[in-house]
This record gives sequence, structure tokens and C-alpha cells, in this order.
Amino acid sequence: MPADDLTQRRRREIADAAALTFAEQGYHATGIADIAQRLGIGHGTFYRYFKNKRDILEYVLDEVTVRLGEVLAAEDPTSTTTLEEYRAQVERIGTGLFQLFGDEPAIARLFYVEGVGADHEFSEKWMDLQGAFAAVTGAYLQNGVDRGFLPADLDVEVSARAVNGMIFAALLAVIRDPDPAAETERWVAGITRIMFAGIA
Amino acid sequence: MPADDLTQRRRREIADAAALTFAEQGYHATGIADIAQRLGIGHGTFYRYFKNKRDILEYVLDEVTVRLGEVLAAEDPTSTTTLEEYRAQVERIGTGLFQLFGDEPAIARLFYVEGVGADHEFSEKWMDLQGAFAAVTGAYLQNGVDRGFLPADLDVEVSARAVNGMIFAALLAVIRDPDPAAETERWVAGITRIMFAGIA
Amino acid sequence: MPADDLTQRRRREIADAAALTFAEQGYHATGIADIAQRLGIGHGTFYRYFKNKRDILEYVLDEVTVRLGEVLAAEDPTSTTTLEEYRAQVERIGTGLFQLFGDEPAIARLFYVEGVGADHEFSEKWMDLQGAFAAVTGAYLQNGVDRGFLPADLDVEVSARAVNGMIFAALLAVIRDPDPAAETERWVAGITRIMFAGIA
Amino acid sequence: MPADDLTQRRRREIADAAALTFAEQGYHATGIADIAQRLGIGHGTFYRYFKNKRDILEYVLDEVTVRLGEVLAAEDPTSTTTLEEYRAQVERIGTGLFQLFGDEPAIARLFYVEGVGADHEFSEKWMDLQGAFAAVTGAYLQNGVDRGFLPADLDVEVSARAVNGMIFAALLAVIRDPDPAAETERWVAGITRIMFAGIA
DNA sequence: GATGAATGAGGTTTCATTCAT
DNA sequence: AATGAATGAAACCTCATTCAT
Repeated sequence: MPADDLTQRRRREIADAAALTFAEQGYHATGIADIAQRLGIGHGTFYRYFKNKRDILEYVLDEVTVRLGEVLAAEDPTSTTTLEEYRAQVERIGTGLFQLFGDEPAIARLFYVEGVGADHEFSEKWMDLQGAFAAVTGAYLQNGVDRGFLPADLDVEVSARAVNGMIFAALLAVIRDPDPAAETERWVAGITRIMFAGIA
Repeated sequence: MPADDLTQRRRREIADAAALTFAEQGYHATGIADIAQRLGIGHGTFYRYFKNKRDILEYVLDEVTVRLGEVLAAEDPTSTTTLEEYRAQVERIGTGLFQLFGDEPAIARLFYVEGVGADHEFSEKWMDLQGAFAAVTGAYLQNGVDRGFLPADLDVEVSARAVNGMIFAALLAVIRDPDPAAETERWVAGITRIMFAGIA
Repeated sequence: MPADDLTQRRRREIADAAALTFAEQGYHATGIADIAQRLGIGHGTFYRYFKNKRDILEYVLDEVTVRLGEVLAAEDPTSTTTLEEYRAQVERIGTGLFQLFGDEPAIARLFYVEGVGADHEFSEKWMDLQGAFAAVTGAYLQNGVDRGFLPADLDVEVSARAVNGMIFAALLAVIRDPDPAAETERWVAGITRIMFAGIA
Repeated sequence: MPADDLTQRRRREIADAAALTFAEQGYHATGIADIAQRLGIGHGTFYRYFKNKRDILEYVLDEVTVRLGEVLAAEDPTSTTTLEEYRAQVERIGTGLFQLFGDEPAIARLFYVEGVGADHEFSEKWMDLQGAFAAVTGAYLQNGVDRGFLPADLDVEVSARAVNGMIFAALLAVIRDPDPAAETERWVAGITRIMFAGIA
């Protein structure tokens, strides 16, 4: 376990450096040597912890996926019974997401920008992932429809995509902000408003 | 005109082939030779029409930007005086966007996925562009606020980003659909509903 | 003959442009297109007058060789019978060479610098040519030895090379001068002095 | 020291191979692959030691320049007070130069032929260098004039160029000789004779 | 376990040359 | 005869990956 534990810590370290460098320079413009240099290790060492360059991108993005999943899993889609409860839930999730990416804008940038077209195979995976997230959001909406606090004729799939799209756009705007965390409340409020009442 | 015209036609031809290939294989995985082969021309010929590989990506994406701009410019942000008029306008714009990308899903994919992280400098440009589109959407919203058919306390910037985000997410979903055009109405309806009334 | 004559004029025109461009940019850095552009002709036209790029370099350098030969052939190596006569002859030849290259420094530069290492095969040829010129100079010296106005123990071959080397170095210095012609007399005097009396 | 020392040794090895290959095939006709193959190394390895193809040419020629400088710097231009001393000095320098290039004719060929027109920028540099060498030779001559063992009316600049030109021509002839070293004495004697007494 | 020297596949780009118009 | 669009050989160079130390 200790060795394994050390290995995990090292992987994490390298992954962090990689994420930062990818976000700063772009995936293709980043060489393994750049990552190693940032850590002050030999670039051969990289290959003791990751199979190849693609592997580390996958690792980083999988990590993000897991963390996103954790934010979503902190809530139970079927637990709410009223619109008010759901609205509160949405605000908690939204705040969670903004915090997650606001703390590490480099990760957000990598996940939503630099990593997207890094590799065709990964693009596919990324789009699948958006589908998976839409499914999660859809589960919340479906619960509302089932419970009757959301209209029966709501197009759940479309709405789920739309809601996620709003969050995506918001994150994209926020990661360029010098102090992302400060903007969280405003964005969550703005999006929640549209989500529950529209712009009108 | 003849020579120049021919040159333009050739550029267009090559750009189309490039867009298709980039969309299929990814920007970095695509070699100039792949594009040339698709057209049945020598790869040296490519360089008679484009300065380099990055040049053609820029050309294709600028073209898309122009076309997006045309769809948006077809409407006048200040022309609407009632919510109903605005809603109709939004539906026209939304339909226009879906048609634009529905007809050429490869372009959409390139614009929203494969091209995004192709190059760090381009990522920056792409994010700027999202800002510009948000500004356009914001102009429509601001008009509503000014005319009084949208609430005075609407956070225009946030809302504009959010609306664009919904459209983005919708397009992303639709381009993977075998028959994107068929889905247009459903998506436009779903997004408009949220936009004007929220999910509730 | 008229057609042929025109062809010759055209060749000369192209060759002049080529020589100028080679001298300005270097042989390898010069493209056929550069030469054609300077003349305002299509670059395909070049190939109606010269077989290929190497061909024109050869043509230009052969032309120079011929002209050099003419300067040397204007005098008869065996015609002089006294040192004084020979000295006068040397001064005439030297002045002729300086005029030749002083009028067209680009040619000189091409012949002695840009063209030298343009191509390995040409380097060889160029060195052979230096040998040929040495032989000519040697003939003059040998005449002096034979006639008795030059010492019998003069190493003709070495001396011939040395004399030519002085001229070469002088030309090299002069072609960088803004007004080469003005310097002719000084250089001819300086070299003749060493040649006939040494530096002492 | 070990790593750096090894690096220097490797650079030298590669530079030697490059010089040989350039001299044999010409600069432009030589590919990096040719140099690598000669050494039995991968061509990527080349780029660990030299930035690019031009870099190695510059390195080799700078090295030659340094060595030439060392030969010249072995003597002190102001140390001689009589013509005899100077003559002895000239013979030492001449012998040194012949030995330098006689030992490595490939270097000489590269320096005086193949490298000269390799690149326009380098041609300029090469001509500047000839000027610098002329200045050194000029310093020796000026000393003679100042000390009174050379005539006051000697055109130092012209004479310096001329002397260097003789040496250049001699080297050019000698490097094509199968056994250059054997010829040294003859050439040094021949040139010194002209230099101090002229051909007469 | 760490290192970094070595490697070579792979891709971009140039430009001399051809040839149909 | 003149043109310039098309071509593809050829060369440079990068950098992910391997592996001996």
C-alpha cells in the first residue's frame, strides 16, 4: 500500500502539472518535457506513471468527470417533491459546479476547451459524456414530471440539454474572469431564474 | 474576375474537403495529404490556395462565423416592441441556426468540437467569439428591457450567455442525429419554452 | 536567324536578371519565379530558354569565363621581350579585369562568391577554371623565363597561382566598394608593385 | 564537466562528419540524414547537438576561423624590427596555415569553396571575415612601415589583401593535391619570394 | 526508481519542372 | 510562343516513446 499510495500521489502531481500546462499552452503544443520540467523531474519519469500522452489527458478528464459526478451525486434526483425543493436543489448543484471549476479554472478550461478537440476519439468520448450529464439532469426533470411539480408535456431530453448548456456557457464565461468565485452567486441566480421562470 | 473567381471556387472546394476531413478525423490527425487525396489533387496544390494548415482552419471557421453573423444580422435587435414579436424573432433565429448547422453537420462539429482545442491561439479566438455572440444576444435582450417587455432587473449578460448556451447544447446534440433537420422544430420549441417560461 | 537571334537576346536578358538575383539573394535562395518576376514574364517561359536552374548558372558563369578569356586573349603571352613590356602588359590586363568586374559587380560576386559553392559539381568546375587561368598566367611567366627577363629559377606554377590570387582578393574587396571603378588604378598599382618588386 | 564534456565531444564528432560530408557532396546536396548515416546515428540525434543545418555549418566555419586566428595570433605583429625577422615570421605563419589546412583538406575545401555560397547571409559573413584577415595582415605590414623596414609609400590595405589572396590561391591549389603537406615548402617559398622580391 | 540520450515515424512545406491551354 | 496551375520529390525538423545506465 505505501508504494501504491506513493504512486497515486505521484500520478496526481503529474496530472496536476499536465492539466495546468495543457490549459496554458494547449494539448498539442504541450510536450511531455514541458510537464516534466514544470515538476523538475526527468521526462522519462513521466512514463513510469502514465502509459503515454493521451493517457494523461484521459486521466485528468476522467478525474474531472468523477468530481462532476460527485457534485451531482450529492443530491438525489428522486428526493424532491415540490418545485421549491427542486429549485433549492438546483441552486445547490449549480453552486457546487461553480465552486468546482471556479477553484481550478485550468481544469475547466481543459475540460471545456483545450481538451475538446485534442483527439478525435476523445471528442467522441466528450460528446458521449455530455449525453451522460444530460441524462442525469433529465432524471431530475423526470422526477418533477412524475411528481407533478413540473408540467407533463415538458420535453425532458431537450430541456435537460438546454439546462446543461446554460451551465456550460456560464462556466466558459466565468473561467476567463480573474476572480471566478466572486461571480458564482450572480450566475447561479441568473440561470436559475431563466430555468424556472424564463426571461419574461 | 475569371482567374480570381476560379481561385475562389477552388479555395471553397478545398475548404469544404478540409472541413469534412477535420470533422471526420480531427484536426491534428488530418494531414494535408488526406485533404488533397479526398479531392484527387496533389498535396502541393493545397499550398497554392492556402498558406498552411492553420490557414485553412481559420478560413473555414471564419466562414462559419460570417454565416452565423448573417443569420443573426437577418433580424434587427431593436425592431421588436412586444414579447410576442420577440418570441417570433427568437424562433426565426433559432430555426436559422439549426438549418445552418443541420445542413452541414461537419461544419458544426468542426466549429464546436474538433476545432475548439486545435490550437491554443485559436481557443482564445473561439472564446472571444462566444463573447461576441453573447453580446449580440444581449442586444436583443437589452431591447426588451428598454422597451419594457422584459423585466428591468433581468441580468442581460448572464441571460445572453445562458440562451446561447442552450442553443450550443442543442446543436451539439443534433449534429450527432442522423437526420438533424427533422429535429429542428422540437429543439426550437423546447428551448423557446424554457427561454420564455422556464421549465415550470 | 531572326528567330534564333531573338532567342539569343532573350537568353541574355534572362541570364542578366538571373545573375542579378543570384548575386542579391544567393543561388539557392533564388527561385525561378523570382527571376521571372524581375523580368515580368511567366516563370514557365524561363524553361523555353534554359533547360533548368543549373543551366542558367552555368550559362552565366560560362559567359563570364568567356569574357575573362577575352581580356586575357587581348594580349599575346609570347609577344613581350622585356620586363618593361611585360609590366605594361600586366597593367593592361589588370585594368581590363577590374573594368570587367567593376562595371558589373553582381557578376563578380556571383562568380567569386555566390556561385562557388552553389553546387558540388560546379565547385569542381570552378576549381578547374582557376587552374586554367593559372595556366594562362603561367604562360606569360614562362615566356619571361624563356626570354630571359624573368629569373630561370622562378616557380612558374606557384607564381601564376599567387598572381591570380592577388587579383582575386583585390576583386573581392572592390566589389563591395560603392564605386569600384574609381579604385581600379590604386589596386592595379598596388598589385603590380608587389608582383614586380615585392613589398620591400 | 562529464555531461558537458561528453556533449562537446559529440558535437565535435558530428561537426567533423558534417564537414567531411559537406566537402564531399556540397552543403546543399548534403542532408542531415547523410551526416547521421556517416556516424551511424539516428538523424534525430543530430538535432540534440545542433539547432539546425545552418547551425552546424556556422559551427564548423567558426571553428576554422578560431584556428586560423590562433595561427595568426601565435605571432606578434609588432615584434619584428628588421625585414629579415619579418620574412622569417611570414614563413612561420605561412607554414602554419598550410599545415592547418593540409592536415584537413576537407575543412579547407569547406571554408574556401563549398561553404562560401551556401547561404547568402553566410557569404556576407565570409567576406567580412576576409576583411578581418586582411586587417591582421595589414597590421604586420604597418609595423614594417612604422619601423622603417618597409617603404613608407606601401599601400598597406591593398598589399594586405594581395598577400592574403596569394595564400588563398595557394591553399586552393594545394587541397586538390593528393599529398598537400609535401607541397608546403614549395608554396611557402614561392609566395615569400614574390612577397619580398617580386617575380623579377 | 529515475533519468535523459537516442531514435525515427510522421508531417509540413518548398519549389523546380511539366504541360495543357 | 507564353503562361501559370498542378505536381510530388525531397528535405527539414519535432517530439512521443524506449531503454541502458
